[in-house]
Amino acid sequence: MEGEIQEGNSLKAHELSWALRGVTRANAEITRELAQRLGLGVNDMTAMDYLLQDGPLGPAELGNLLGMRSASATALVDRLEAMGHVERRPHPTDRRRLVVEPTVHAVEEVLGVIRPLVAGIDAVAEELSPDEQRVVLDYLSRVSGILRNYGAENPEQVSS
Amino acid sequence: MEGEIQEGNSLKAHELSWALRGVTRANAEITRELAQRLGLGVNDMTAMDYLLQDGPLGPAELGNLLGMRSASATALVDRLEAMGHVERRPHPTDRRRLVVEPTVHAVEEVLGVIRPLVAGIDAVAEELSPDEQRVVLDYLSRVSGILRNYGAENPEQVSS
DNA sequence: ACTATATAGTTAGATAGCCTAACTACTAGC
DNA sequence: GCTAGTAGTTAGGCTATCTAACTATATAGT
Repeated sequence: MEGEIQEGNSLKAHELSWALRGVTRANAEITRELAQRLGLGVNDMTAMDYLLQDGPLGPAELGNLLGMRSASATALVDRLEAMGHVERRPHPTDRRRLVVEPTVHAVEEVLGVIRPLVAGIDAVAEELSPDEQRVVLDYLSRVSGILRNYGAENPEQVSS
Repeated sequence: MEGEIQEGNSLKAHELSWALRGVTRANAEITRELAQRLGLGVNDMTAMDYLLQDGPLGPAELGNLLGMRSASATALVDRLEAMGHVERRPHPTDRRRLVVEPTVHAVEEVLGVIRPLVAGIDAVAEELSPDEQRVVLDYLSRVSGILRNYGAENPEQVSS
């Protein structure tokens, strides 16, 4: 079946996909753990992360990122607001919209917890040579592309 | 602040961490999508994935991987069993335990959906030269290590 | 061998988070 | 100005998780 020449590569390739799996898995675990540590649900934690990393968003926008309905996003923002983690502010131009902004306190608290992680991951990247960085970046971009395209290319396909 | 020599590297390093973030994010999205496509909840979908990739597990073991209590794992296996996706079988040596095994039908159905993704990701890895594979594998392993160590190194730390 | 403790799994009841449906307020296109 | 679409909210229902309590089996201490 497998040619001898390919075998070395294929084994390593599979090993590599397995390692990627390990990363996504560890990421899910650490997200649960951080959420618990901050007294939040996983989605609430992820929402805070999005707000911190991707700038201010509206409730529905946030819910969309998390794959939930706008009603659930309202409830999510309610929870975060009740805990003092975010504030609802009016959108500068569109009077329908709101902007959900993390409070200073929340930024400190959440960043304080995830900073060591981010720093550690950045450090790994910085230890690489520019060429190596290019290789890894290319790999990650391609993988992202595949994951993102799959949803678009195989739409619904409900069954029969 | 940043030295000119560092700057090129650092920018790319940050870009790289960002790309990694993109992968984990896309992974979460695709998991939601695949779960919905198979008529499962996200955790139920993930459980099926674990069962397929990591061999047969007991309910509590499965629940542990998913970060839930054994009672919830019982309910999860109940759901999967009711849908005909898994079967409870007695553990060969320990009479307390069960082994949750995916049914043939479920293996086909789930693998049928995730196979293109796995193939695509494997293909990306296979396009790399052995040296490049080594670089990426090393990167992913280090990142995994950081994520996994964080939970162990910063245990609980409830507050004050 | 006997007892005590720990582990795997289940049940019952409570809670939290998400859903759908319906609604208000606002924007944008014709 | 009317019409259709979008952002956000409320109300009510449902589902997945939780905690607590329990059974059955395994393991460790004496």
